[in-house]
Amino acid sequence: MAASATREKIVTSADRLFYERGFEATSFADVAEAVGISRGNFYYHFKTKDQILDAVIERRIKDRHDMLDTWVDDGQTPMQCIASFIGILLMNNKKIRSFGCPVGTLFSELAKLDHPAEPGARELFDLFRIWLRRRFEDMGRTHDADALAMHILARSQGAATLANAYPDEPFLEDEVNQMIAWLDAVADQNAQKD
Amino acid sequence: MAASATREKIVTSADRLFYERGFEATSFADVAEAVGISRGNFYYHFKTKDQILDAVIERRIKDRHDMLDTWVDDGQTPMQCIASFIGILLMNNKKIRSFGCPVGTLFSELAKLDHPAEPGARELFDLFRIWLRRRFEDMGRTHDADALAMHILARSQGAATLANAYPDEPFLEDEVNQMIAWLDAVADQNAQKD
DNA sequence: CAATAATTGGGACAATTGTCCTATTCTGTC
DNA sequence: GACAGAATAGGACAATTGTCCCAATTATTG
Repeated sequence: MAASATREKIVTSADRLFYERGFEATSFADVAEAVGISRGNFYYHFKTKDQILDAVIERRIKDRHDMLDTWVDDGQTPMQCIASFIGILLMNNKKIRSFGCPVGTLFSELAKLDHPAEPGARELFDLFRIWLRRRFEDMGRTHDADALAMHILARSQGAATLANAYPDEPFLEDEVNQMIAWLDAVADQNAQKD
Repeated sequence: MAASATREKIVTSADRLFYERGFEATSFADVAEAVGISRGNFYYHFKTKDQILDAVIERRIKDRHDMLDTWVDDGQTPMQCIASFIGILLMNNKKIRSFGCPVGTLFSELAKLDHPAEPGARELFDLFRIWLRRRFEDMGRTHDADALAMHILARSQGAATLANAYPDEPFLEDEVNQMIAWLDAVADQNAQKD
């Protein structure tokens, strides 16, 4: 098989395992078994475990970047874009209830491990932060766009964490509704000023 | 030294290490070294690593329980109590910026590991949830006390996670102010109804 | 078809892990 | 001061870890 195809399969499996079990708790052998290749072959594609982590983070950044771009390219209004971001929580609610937020939980783990890839994980946060900031700016909130972006980012993180702790309760849906209501209120503030 | 004293020192060191490095990443040897005892002696007090984790969780529950009780016993109003809870974020802001929330990060890790102590970690959330619910009930919000408790819990978790991701920014303080403002608004809703 | 490069499988390597045992030292009581 | 039990130190144990090598196989090219 072409090396690039095998590499892609490794990254895909590692991405899933790092999310479901955590980076530290996932071994070289675990990923190799999930892909269906030998550990020796594995070494041919990735020399160290940290290299896999880097590739997984890169993949996640690309995936999220593409997703965010889609909404903008689809011609959604800035407010619809932000609502779509909030909607991620519902779209992935099953996984989030089981394993939390892929961005937040990875960052937390790497922060504790003092891992060199921590800045890479923070880039994932930055990606959403900057994109959200831009949407709020387009809504006319040039003065507090970043604060609003951080606020909605924090709310999402908190909702994901508690949804993970209480997966059987309809908490996530409630919190999403509150966030949408908050977004409406922000938009109303704008309307009054105009 | 008395066995109970050594045991306490072990739990204290393990508590700190599990918080700063994570449970999985902290080894038997790490804790023993931090306490200043041999691994053999360690085994005399705790037969398995999971037993240490159980003791750490028990300790955390007791500590938080005592802290919450203090505020109520001090004669604070329900609203002051909730404000004190929010104030934890500022009180521990240095640690939170470095390692996140001790409750949330531990739960996330154990959830990923599918660890038997996961319910114990959830108890920590329950402790805060039930205590907060009670305060909101005392404020007269009998109909939505639990939803309000979950909301403030989620906001705290999100604030801690992002403070961990952006430790050098004054985000945590901003978010705390917003949470206090939210609490004031909830109280105002009550006043209007009365 | 031959030869060269790309890809793979199987296993070796030292280090670390959680667990466990035993010999030794300390502590308190008669 | 002798003795019993509590407490400790040091190391053994198999299993697993990340890392690495090398021979065998596959794919590509002339």
